[in-house]
Amino acid sequence: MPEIMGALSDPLRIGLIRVLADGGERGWGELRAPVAKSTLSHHLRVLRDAGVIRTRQEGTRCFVRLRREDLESRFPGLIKAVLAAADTDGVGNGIGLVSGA
Amino acid sequence: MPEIMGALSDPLRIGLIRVLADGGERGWGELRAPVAKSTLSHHLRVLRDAGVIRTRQEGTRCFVRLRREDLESRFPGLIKAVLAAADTDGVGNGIGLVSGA
DNA sequence: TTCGATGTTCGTTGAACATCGAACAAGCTA
DNA sequence: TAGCTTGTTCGATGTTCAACGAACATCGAA
Repeated sequence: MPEIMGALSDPLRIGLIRVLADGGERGWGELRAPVAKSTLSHHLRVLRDAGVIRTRQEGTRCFVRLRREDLESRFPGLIKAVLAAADTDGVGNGIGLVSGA
Repeated sequence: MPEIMGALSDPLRIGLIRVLADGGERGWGELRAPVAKSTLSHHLRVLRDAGVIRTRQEGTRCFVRLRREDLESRFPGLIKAVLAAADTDGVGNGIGLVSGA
């Protein structure tokens, strides 16, 4: 459980979670963050290892999804509170999708 | 805000927060953690800098209190979720008070 | 099979952090 | 004043972590 908190203690990862907050599946290449791809891969691994996201392979592509229900059952209310706080503070605003917003 | 999450990502600090969860004021010397006093002092400073606790000096003694209302207004629902999850997982069970659990 | 695209892994680097013991500062107490 | 208690600060040590570029693995397309 400190692992989860650690995963949520980085602005970039918070930004990724915000992008995935709607529960939809996103393509790896769709994600936009101001870091090298190896760094992005690292952060996605941290989130995956902490059980925050799930990745799915399809050919050479990779799709990412927030494990919202699993998180809700293991840490009730946590994700909601974190997302709300992140919205308020604008944490991870630099992270988004290719098409913008 | 990532600062808060970082502060909550250490089992010892989670344990301290659990001890202070009732909102009551506790003496420094009342706190029991399996670390050197310099280490404990360090963790309390991290919590203080993150705005999680407030410390009050009285002569040579120091009293600690959880800033629950402030946290609630800035990060609604967060502390509650964290405390619940910590209780469930038994995070920070090694931290307590002199007189015991 | 050769090429290009997509992510992952590797090796490194610099910063942050947890931990300890020792030294220190401040305030009671004898 | 001298000494004890309480907590902070300092310096050192080892670990973790974010970040990068380069190399690698894998798959689809030409």
